[in-house]
Amino acid sequence: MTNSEIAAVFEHVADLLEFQGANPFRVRAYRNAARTLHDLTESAAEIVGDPERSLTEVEGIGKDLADKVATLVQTGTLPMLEELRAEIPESVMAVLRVPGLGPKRAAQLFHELKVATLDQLRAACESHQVQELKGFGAKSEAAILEGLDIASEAGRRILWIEADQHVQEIVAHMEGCKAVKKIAAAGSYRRGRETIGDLDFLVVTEKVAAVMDHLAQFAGVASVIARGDTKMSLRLAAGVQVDLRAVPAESFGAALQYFTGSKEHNIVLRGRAKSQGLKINEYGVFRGEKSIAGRTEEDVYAALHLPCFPPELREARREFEWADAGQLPELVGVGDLRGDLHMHSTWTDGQASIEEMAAAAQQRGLKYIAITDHSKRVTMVGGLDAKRLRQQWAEIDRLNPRLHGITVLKGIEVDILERGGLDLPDDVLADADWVVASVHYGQQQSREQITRRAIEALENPHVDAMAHPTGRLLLERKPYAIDLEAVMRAAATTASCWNSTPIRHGSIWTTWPARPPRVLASRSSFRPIPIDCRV
DNA sequence: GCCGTTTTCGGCCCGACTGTTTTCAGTCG
Repeated sequence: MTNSEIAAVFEHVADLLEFQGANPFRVRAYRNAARTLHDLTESAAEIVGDPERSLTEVEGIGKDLADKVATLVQTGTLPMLEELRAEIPESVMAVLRVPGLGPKRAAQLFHELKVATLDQLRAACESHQVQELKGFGAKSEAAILEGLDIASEAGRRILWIEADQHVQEIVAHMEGCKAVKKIAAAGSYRRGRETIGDLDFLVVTEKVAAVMDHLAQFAGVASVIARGDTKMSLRLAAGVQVDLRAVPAESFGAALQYFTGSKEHNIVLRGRAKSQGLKINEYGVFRGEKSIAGRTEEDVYAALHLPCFPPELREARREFEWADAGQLPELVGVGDLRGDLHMHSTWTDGQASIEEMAAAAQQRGLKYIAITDHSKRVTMVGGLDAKRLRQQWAEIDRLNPRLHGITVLKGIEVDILERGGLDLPDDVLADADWVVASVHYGQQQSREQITRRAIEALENPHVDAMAHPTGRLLLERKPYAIDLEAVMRAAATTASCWNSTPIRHGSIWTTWPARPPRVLASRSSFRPIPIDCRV
């Protein structure tokens, strides 16, 4: 059983326990363990099988959870989970996803009205049974009905690049409001997560009402969810929730820290503050009643004797451990890129010759590029067969001696065929410097079928990377965790495919986004930032 | 359920907002 599978079981247990109204700290223990196991670089099953070792050496896993992991590894099931499942129907979990319904109220609906599905919930609201319950009222009932309509949209995560478009538009709109002294986007967007759940904005203003009025007038707004003295939540027509928080200038740094998160990072931070006799909230760091920091993030972290973590590291994984050791990793930025490993030329659907590509890449500071035109299966752009590919490589061999300071690698974006297998024979691929495999056809197949094709392709020793159907790369199965150069290569590949929308830079056709993410990887993690699969 | 200890229990982050209350619980981030 893999770490991810064990983590999924613990997450499920946590959901069910929460619904049962279990001790919230017990629920958190399961969620923490799930996250820890998911991120663990070693196999939990192997640790269980090693008589010299114990899973309790992993932070957040005590005797009880270690035993449960052992049970899962040995039997494939967990009696506790089965018992919980027997008590609570699976469909109840969907009720928890309705905005405004948490475990307590969902459990109340289940026990008092036998609401176990979204359809039953709707019926109970429409027959006005819900407003009769203690703690509920007419407004709650109406809110649930509204929540049911957006239950499928709410909770959906969007890609960073989509979030970025909303952020740019909203910031531009808000900058048109005179009352806004300062505005910043926080949350998982600022942390550079691959996917974003909602958008968080902070503003410094002396006229909160005017700022909220202005935001409500943003063209993309569908509805206002809540509006108080300092906080406003609304939903865009695109389905994304936007939270706005107004803070005084002297609290801006504390608020930025707080709303950048992650939640888990903040929990650790608050615990540390507490152990130092301090209190930290979105208004500042306090010793007793006295504020000792808050205007900038640097001040806030410094007050806790911590470095100002780059937002990308604030996930409560290992950043505190690194900071304590004085070894906070340097992050790999776009300026660190030394190569681009996914490029097309006029040999297929590119818009510039190989020589032009090399010159432009060099101008941008790159040391190497790989030309990876399509293979023959992509007939509509004149994909290359073995003969033409070798002709292209001969051209590259003639070009390289004339270049100074940049190397052109001989590559190919080889197609993964509908029936499985690759579009070019192994002996051809063996002569390439860099092979990217891609699925272009047969995308109507089931996810399992496509995954099987992809995995089979990755098992081909000549394949170096894989482009996802959406243009993104799957890198996990490759041994990139070896050296910095490999990370650079992986990061370069990731960046060049960050956005599937081709953008022209001068005469050069590349897949670079207009605004590449600021950070691509952590130098010390020796891995590209994880691909987030929750979309 | 984990963890650390002035070490086997007691604490585990903190505040805003809403709706239903009449002082607060639930939800959310």
